[in-house]
Amino acid sequence: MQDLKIYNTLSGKKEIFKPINSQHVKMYVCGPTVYGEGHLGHARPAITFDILFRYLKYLGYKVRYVRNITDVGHLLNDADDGGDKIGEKAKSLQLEPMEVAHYYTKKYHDSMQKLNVENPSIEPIASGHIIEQIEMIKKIIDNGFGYEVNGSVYFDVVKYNESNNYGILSRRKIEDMMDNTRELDGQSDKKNQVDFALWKKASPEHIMRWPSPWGDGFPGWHLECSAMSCKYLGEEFDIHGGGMDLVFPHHEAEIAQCCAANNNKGANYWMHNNMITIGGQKMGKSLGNFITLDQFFNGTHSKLNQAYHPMVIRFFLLQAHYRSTIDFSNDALQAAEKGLIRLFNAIKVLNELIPKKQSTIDVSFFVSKCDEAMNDDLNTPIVLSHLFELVKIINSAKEGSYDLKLEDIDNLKQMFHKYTISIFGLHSLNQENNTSDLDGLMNLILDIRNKSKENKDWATADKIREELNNLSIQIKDTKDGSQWSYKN
RNA sequence: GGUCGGAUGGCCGAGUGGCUAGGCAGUGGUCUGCAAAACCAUCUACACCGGUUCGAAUCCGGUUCCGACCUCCA
Repeated sequence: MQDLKIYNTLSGKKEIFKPINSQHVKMYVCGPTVYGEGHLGHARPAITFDILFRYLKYLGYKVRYVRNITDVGHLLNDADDGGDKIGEKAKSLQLEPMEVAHYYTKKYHDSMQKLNVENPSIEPIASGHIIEQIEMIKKIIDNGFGYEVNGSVYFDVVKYNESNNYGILSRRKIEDMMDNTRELDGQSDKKNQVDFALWKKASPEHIMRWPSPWGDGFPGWHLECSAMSCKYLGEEFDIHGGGMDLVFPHHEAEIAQCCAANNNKGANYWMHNNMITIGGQKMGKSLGNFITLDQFFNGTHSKLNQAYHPMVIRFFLLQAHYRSTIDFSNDALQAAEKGLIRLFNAIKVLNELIPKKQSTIDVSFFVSKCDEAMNDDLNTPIVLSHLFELVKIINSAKEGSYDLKLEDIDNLKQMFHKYTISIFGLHSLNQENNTSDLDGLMNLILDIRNKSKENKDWATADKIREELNNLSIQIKDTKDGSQWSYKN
């Protein structure tokens, strides 16, 4: 077995993955802020790290995967009058903030289930860990890296940087940041503009608030992940993941908080998925290309020509490497849909293949190529390209231009199952369960149609085929007789 | 403005010095009552300008364009 290599943002290089404990992997991924509909930006990290979660388990590790839900309303901007997203939404809908959070958490879970994203081992909620966050702030203050001003607590980045490296992850220099940060209305309590809030005093109209040693307020933007990863994974753990947009300031701040509180940087490997674009543009509400996951699944958005099955979204994401940007368009998704159908058709063909005495192709070559690609920083598009080469071989074997012996067919079955089902978490667009009743029915229909064909009653034969087609059942007339399958 | 990343054929997307990634679409063929599927063949590439090299999509320099972050963000 080759080593798994993953790209570590901390070092800027691919590194051989070695967990702290040789049997167990501890992994934390930043989850959604639940104040709005789930969108593609939520799907990508969820799927990227779902693949990693599944693969690590496949490799035999016990994995504790923690992915948080952020339901604490953080400020919209740095000014003191700011509302927060969840609070604002709650006000506008006249709901309790917790109702808003709960509603969108449920929707997020529904979408994740449709995308066949496995549940993490623990899904901690930020508002349920206020105590842990307060305790962490106390430690940071005790260690001299936090200061209180007017009921708020800030992280002293400049002081921290004297003994640590603020910028270790994002490769920023504190001097540049000091130069670049513009003055914000002069009202700030911060010693330096680069400082960030650990605890924020709640203004009277701020709904989400908790008591603390510094008065009523709410925790800072970056603290929850540090507090919760520390609680469930310990002061040092293996992998921390999230979107690239989180590298700075969120993850940089997390490292600083962990070092300041525990004198330990937290995660050893930092992994970041790249962003998505829609039609070449950044997805954004102002650009009119903000498409929710539900809209993709239902096809209810003016930019979409059709509905896209969650598996198509998942498959499409896997056709690009997680560290590349990926562009969504109708053309690209339709291509992915066809590719996915082709892949699963080949698996069906494989299951029906008649073994030959000898193989005329070296199957093990492809097996090792796939493993190699997967171990090379989860290069899923390369794995898929090898699988598609095998799709051609499998189809050819059916036509007789290649031979496959029993052992190789079994190897292929195992390999396709391993990658498509176990690791990639894909399934066929129409789950063909419980088809035994239908089989009898379909055999009857095909029998009638074949009679028509024998009588050269093409009109009836075509009508049956067409009507079934409308029901998403496809007839294929082959040399060996007529076959049926779900169209998708 | 600062920091970082990217630009590959009709579309998506791998690849990082010489050897066709792959998917979808197109074209021709095989098969078929017709169709679909499948198979075979085939077409369209490496943003631009220089440089290094026997050889550059790949390395170096410059240019243009795009994006991310710097402010909540996946």
